[in-house]
Amino acid sequence: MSTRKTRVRFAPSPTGPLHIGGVRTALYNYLFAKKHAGDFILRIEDTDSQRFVPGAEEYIIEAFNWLGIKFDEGVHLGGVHAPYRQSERKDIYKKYVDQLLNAELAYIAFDTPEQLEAKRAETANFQYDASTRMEMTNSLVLTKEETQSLIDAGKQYVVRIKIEPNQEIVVHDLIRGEVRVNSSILDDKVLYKSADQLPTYHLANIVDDHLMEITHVIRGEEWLPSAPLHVLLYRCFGWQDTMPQFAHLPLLLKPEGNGKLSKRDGDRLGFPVFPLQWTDPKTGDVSSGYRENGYLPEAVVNFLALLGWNPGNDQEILSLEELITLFDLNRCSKSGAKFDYKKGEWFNHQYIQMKSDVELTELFLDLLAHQEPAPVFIAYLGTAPTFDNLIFLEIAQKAYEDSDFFNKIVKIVGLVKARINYIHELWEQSSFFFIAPEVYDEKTVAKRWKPETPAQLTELVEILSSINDFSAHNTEEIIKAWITEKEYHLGNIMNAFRLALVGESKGPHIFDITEILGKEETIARIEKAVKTIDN
RNA sequence: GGCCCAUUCGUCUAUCGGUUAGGACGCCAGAUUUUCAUUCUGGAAAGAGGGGUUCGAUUCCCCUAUGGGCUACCA
Repeated sequence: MSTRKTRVRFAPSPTGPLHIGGVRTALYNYLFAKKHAGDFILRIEDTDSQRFVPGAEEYIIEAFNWLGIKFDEGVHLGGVHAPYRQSERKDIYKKYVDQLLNAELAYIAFDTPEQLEAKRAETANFQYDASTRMEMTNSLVLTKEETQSLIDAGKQYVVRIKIEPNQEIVVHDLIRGEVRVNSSILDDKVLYKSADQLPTYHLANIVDDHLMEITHVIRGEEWLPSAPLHVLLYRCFGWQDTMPQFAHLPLLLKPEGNGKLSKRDGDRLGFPVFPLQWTDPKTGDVSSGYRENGYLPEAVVNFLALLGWNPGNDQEILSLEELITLFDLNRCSKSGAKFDYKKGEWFNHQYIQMKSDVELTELFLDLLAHQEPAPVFIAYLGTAPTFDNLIFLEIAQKAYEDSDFFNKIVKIVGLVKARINYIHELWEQSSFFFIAPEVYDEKTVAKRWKPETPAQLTELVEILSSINDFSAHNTEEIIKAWITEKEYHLGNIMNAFRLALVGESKGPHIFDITEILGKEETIARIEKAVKTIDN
């Protein structure tokens, strides 16, 4: 057993976009697998035909692609244990269901959902188990012939596990230690439904994990209550020797209030709960994603890794490679973690600062090109676009290929990146480079626009006109010398100057701005401000 | 209701019987700065409660409280 190659799996069901909690579970599986030089498998658990959502599987694959989490086998990659989609493994499950039936470890039950519902309504705490199954309609109370004739007549049935009461079941959990339960509290769970000829999660899960030689099952805490059932199932099949080890991860909780982080929370609280943006195929509702919201995948991974695990020291910025070498299930916490998106923001800021200006520029243009109203076109064309999206993309391509334009953006990105948390904020911080201010921040005007300001700025224009080398360094030297000579108030001049160029009291070093703007534009903006601002 | 899991600053967490209970986010203050940020420095801020065990408990055990999860022919 100890010689087996480590193999773990992430097994989402395609019922919608991948939740950020699911991403964390997958990440931990991935880190664990790579740490132990093992395999990481993507299996799709689509045994609930009712809840299947088209596009969900593709979404999941794209999300991991973006995050840089790679699988070794799976629906999209194939592998020796294919197929990896449970709906395509019907025959396999049927065989094992029959095995259980023949061994009398399971039985056929004909009770309809309606009948069960009625039973639950009339009996408090009703449970289909050893104490009640003889009162129900199943192959345990019916004769073999009666059972067969019902099946032959086309009556729908389910196969239930026959749980032996009063047995102690011990689940060895790598994070929580030993969890003991008495089998009497378990119910005879449905393993298989004749209606769609598919197994339920429990059966499919055990069969697949066994067949796919999974060594460790790392999943969310919501599965802890059914872990004893799973242990029992391994026993029923006689697979206890190769039963995977379990590790139940604490849940991700809402940032405020109580409860599990849910799909609803994200956009309500102002942060995404999905890696990628998702449009519901039925309702058309759009849920935001980390990627579209300007997050870097490395930041998301790092942030998520630390929600429920820590390396044992004070290091917080960890690359995927570092996470792999440091990861250890023993260092996972046992209690749920509230989702603190403010910290996620900080991580993103850190990772943005680590990116090169060129890399950021590429991400920036990419993001802007896909945004409405596509600020990149305003930036490139100097005017708001009136075309449709198709033409937008063409122009985006041109913008990329125009090296002068591209290099200008690189320079600007370098100047403003320190003050952003998200990629899209690059535009908010730099739009004034492309669009001259139309209005001037009132507070700054009140504070910095003195009676003598217009005259001083007019004088400034004269000096600027005479400068040939408009580089930041040279311009700064000349302007500062002028201010010193005239004994003007440095703060007032500079802030009024900034107001004229930016429109408000923000932005990079002022002479870096003038260098990029160029002489002509700089002067034009000062003249415009002098004309417009009247205090 | 039943069963299971958990409980250290507001949040994420360190501590594996003896610490001034450490770090990070956020917050506050200060420094740097011609602005906004960044950056740097400092500060406030925690062992749910009650019993044990022990020379000594945040740490081990029990009870209570609180929080969370599960309780489907969903995963």
